Amino acid sequence: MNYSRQRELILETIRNNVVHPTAEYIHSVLEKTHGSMSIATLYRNLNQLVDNGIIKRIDGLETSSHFDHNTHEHFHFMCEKCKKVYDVSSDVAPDILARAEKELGAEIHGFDIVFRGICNDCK
Amino acid sequence: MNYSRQRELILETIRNNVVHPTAEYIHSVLEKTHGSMSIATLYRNLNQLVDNGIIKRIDGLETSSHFDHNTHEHFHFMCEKCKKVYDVSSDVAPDILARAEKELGAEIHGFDIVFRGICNDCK
DNA sequence: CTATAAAATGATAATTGTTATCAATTATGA
DNA sequence: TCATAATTGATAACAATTATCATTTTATAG
Repeated sequence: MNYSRQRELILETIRNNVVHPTAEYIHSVLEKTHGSMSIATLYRNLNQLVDNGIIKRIDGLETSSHFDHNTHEHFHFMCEKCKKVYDVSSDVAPDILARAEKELGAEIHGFDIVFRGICNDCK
Repeated sequence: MNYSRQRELILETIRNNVVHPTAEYIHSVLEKTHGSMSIATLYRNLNQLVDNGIIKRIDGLETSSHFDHNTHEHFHFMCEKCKKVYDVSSDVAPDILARAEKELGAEIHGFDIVFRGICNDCK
């Protein structure tokens, strides 16, 4: 990666924000402080920063929503190769809801855990 | 909710699929077995089924990706009211990666936990 | 049974978040 | 300083999803 002023600004904006900003939010912050940046440049640099492990993208199952008829507590694993989604029993993280509520002091309504990797079949 | 044949078909498709289908996938399955259904009807019914707790939507932080400069293991909480994203320490789920790998027999490259609810400030 | 009101449908336009294209500009290092 | 690779901005394209609205279905009170 060569140096670029724009990338520096983007990284700085992410580092200076306690919240975990969206591309949209970063764009609006930069607009106010340093004038407008091309939206393409922004997305391009975010992807590069993620690819180089400098920042992390937080998200679940890629672009589109997946649906599950099993509404009981359990988690998911998506194979990066075949894109299949497997169930993971809630035993892998016992008491997780209570622990998180205690730490945050928040009222938790729900949560999802999504693991990503290579499934048994694809290995 | 009144009865509707279309909704019945959608629910049946989700229940008969081991994978956790996307809207796109459900649409293509129904196309083959029962002829085409309007894409609007499909999305409308999926939302209704989720709202009534009959199925669950699996996803992370809503529509757009959020970015995080902290690349160490930790989780997230999003307040449904103010939309702020808070960090949650990885202590709430110790050994979760090893446990999940053991259960699945898979090679896990990463995972996200996203809690949703009302934060301390908004309560 | 009807009549009627509420709910649901399908076609399609619109929206949103993101990526691709491509010509012009900038960074790097021999 | 010149050549090459990387980066930019403007804009078109795309994919997933939602909104609009006229038509059709469903539920139900009389």
